[in-house]
Amino acid sequence: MNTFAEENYIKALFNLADERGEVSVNEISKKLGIKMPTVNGMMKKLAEKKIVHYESYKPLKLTSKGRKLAGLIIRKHRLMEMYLVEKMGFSWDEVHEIAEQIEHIQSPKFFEKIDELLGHPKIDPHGSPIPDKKGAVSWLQYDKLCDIKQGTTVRLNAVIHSNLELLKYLTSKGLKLGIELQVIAIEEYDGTMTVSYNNKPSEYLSQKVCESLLVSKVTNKIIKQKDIKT
Amino acid sequence: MNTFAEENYIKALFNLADERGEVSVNEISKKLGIKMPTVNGMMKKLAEKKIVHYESYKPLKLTSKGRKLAGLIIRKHRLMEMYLVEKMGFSWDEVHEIAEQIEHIQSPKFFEKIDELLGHPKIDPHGSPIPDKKGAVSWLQYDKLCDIKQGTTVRLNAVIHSNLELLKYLTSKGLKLGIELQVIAIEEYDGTMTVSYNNKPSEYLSQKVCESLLVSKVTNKIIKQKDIKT
DNA sequence: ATAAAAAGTTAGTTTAAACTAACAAAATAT
DNA sequence: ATATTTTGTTAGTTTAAACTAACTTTTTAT
Repeated sequence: MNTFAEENYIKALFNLADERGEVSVNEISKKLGIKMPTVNGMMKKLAEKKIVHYESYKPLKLTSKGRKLAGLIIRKHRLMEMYLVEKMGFSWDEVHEIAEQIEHIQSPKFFEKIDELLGHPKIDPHGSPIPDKKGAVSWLQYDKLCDIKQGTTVRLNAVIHSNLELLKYLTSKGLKLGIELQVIAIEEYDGTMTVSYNNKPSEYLSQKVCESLLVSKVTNKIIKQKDIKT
Repeated sequence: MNTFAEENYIKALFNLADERGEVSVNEISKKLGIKMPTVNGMMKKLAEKKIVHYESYKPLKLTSKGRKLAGLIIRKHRLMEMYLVEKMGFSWDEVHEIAEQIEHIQSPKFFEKIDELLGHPKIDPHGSPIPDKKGAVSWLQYDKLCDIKQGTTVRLNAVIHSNLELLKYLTSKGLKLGIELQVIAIEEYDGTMTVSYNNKPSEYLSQKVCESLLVSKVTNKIIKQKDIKT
């Protein structure tokens, strides 16, 4: 079994991984608020346990064992977030802190029950995929709102990180998952987008916000008469 | 804030307290499976924090601050047990281990929500009182079944400790809280009781079991015709 | 191409919480 | 009343996980 500390490093390794799955000591240090030499020591320990590939001065990478462990921790986190929202009535900006603690609970029974009560959900309240029972994550290929062309209509599917302030801001703007947005204009200078949703004429979203929103293009399925079964 | 380790000592101090509220170093050592010198050191630390009264070679005793802290931890434990049974469908013999971990979660919001969803319960699934929001416990004065006289009818109100094996045994015997038992006979030699419940003619309960069951005498309220409001 | 900055590493220290060995006090039994 | 056993304490060790200071390697900028 791994300690809470170890689990937190494993999760950070997973969450900070780039396309190649690589992370630097420095990034982990900043993310966890732990000094670099401490991180370095822990990486050597996790390398001993065959959880990370470690070579001096090279980027860090989880082994397949490490990725699985990370997936299982994140599964517990996201299932719990979903449970807190769906069954207990918490809002999406309140659940991260609680799930951050409950993800370390050792009780397969408990999380299986949650999964069952929720009907085996595939995504959490922020639109992130819930890893399966083996720790495997099925990545969803969404686009960032900031990469969408003017004139397009998209559906908001997920937020890229569940930062408390971002979630509060989105809520205050009436933005939640599932909503449809039309990109009316994009300011070239700073990337601010003018969008329309909820029948509101126009709202402004800064580039910072647009980079955090994951969307998919809405195919305007025009239902033809002949396709409607009677 | 106190660490997990500290919280476990505080809880043990509370649970092992005799009528005077006193506990020995040895008892804590046995209960927690931690060697006496370690316990001794922790007691000095908790004394520094004004959580226990400590004097060399004297019994240990929680301060009022300590009792309050213990009450608040036990509140979290018992609320969680109740939630697991009432809202998640766990049985009374599965919840202790899970609650043992969740009692350390730091999130007033989370436990307030549980309390609310349960409708502010006063007892947990084993009949133990749930301390109030200030950590105060209202003790219920029940009798041990082993102290009941032959011929008496009692109601099973609580089990004295939520030991896994005991709970499984009781379940297998069809015994649960609220049930009424008639004490048919008491074997003088070993204290075995012959009891009747659930319309079963007679069941035997060992002294060991009878010492763990908390009951109250059933006042046979014979409802007279004149008392029934129409 | 070299100097400066950033990132990574090593060595040694600190704190919490466990341990063992050895000793002291209190309780129990003869 | 004294010897033995049990309980409590002290001193010193270990491990996990943090830290600082100092040094090395790699990256970036001039």
